[in-house]
Amino acid sequence: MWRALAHATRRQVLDLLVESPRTTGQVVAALGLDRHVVMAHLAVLRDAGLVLSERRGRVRMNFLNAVPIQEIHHRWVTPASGPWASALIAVRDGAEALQEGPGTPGLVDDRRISG
Amino acid sequence: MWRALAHATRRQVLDLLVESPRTTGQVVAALGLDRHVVMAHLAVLRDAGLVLSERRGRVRMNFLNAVPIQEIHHRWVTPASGPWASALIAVRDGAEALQEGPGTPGLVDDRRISG
DNA sequence: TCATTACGTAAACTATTGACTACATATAGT
DNA sequence: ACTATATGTAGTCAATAGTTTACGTAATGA
Repeated sequence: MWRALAHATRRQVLDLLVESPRTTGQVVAALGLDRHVVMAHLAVLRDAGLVLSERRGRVRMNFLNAVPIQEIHHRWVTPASGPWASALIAVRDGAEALQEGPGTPGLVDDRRISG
Repeated sequence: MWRALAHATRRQVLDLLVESPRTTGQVVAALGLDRHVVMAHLAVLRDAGLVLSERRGRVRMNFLNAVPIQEIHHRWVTPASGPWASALIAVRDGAEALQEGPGTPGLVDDRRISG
């Protein structure tokens, strides 16, 4: 799934499909890319479980499957407590440097980075 | 950044760093992988802005930077409204099939998939 | 300053991806 | 049955990514 999300074109496809299901041809038209390229990306998305598709007559309708996205939730959001939760909350509160903690350098102090 | 998250080892590194900052050597020891492999992954994470690091004497301390992760949040988690929000809420409510909507097939009806 | 420890750089090699080309199949409508 | 439309499959190729190997640099402490 992460691999599937690693390509900008595939994220674009997801953005199209989250709006409404589309046939492969419609996705091709919307992106203005070669049909085979789009088909390959759709295949990756299907393998990742992010897209469900179904042949209907001579077209194939592609649906978004948001379920796998929940994994992102459960990794970073749901754990109401846990390291990720605090790290993300720290960011939200503009306290990115929190993690360095006491005894950890601020930014410039003495001489930190050798060179 | 997406590319950086696409590799399981790099996600493992992030899981280590979210817990606490570590030196490169500590990450290597924790993962039990070749030092160069870990260094390469750390370089990718640094380029993606997910890890900040700083040389201290003869070690290099690596810190998690959760800021970029917020991008994912703002795209899929936070969006109080918008297509992604409804898709994800549909999932939460166990209504994954919602999207197919009326006029769209259930699962088996007449004959959908030719073969 | 010398040995040890810890990180850095570069080259070589392999595997995986992504894009392109050519050919093939299946359905809708006439 | 025939044609146009829409999708499917296979093969090639360049680019990228990941790993391994070899050599190099810098700091700690005796």
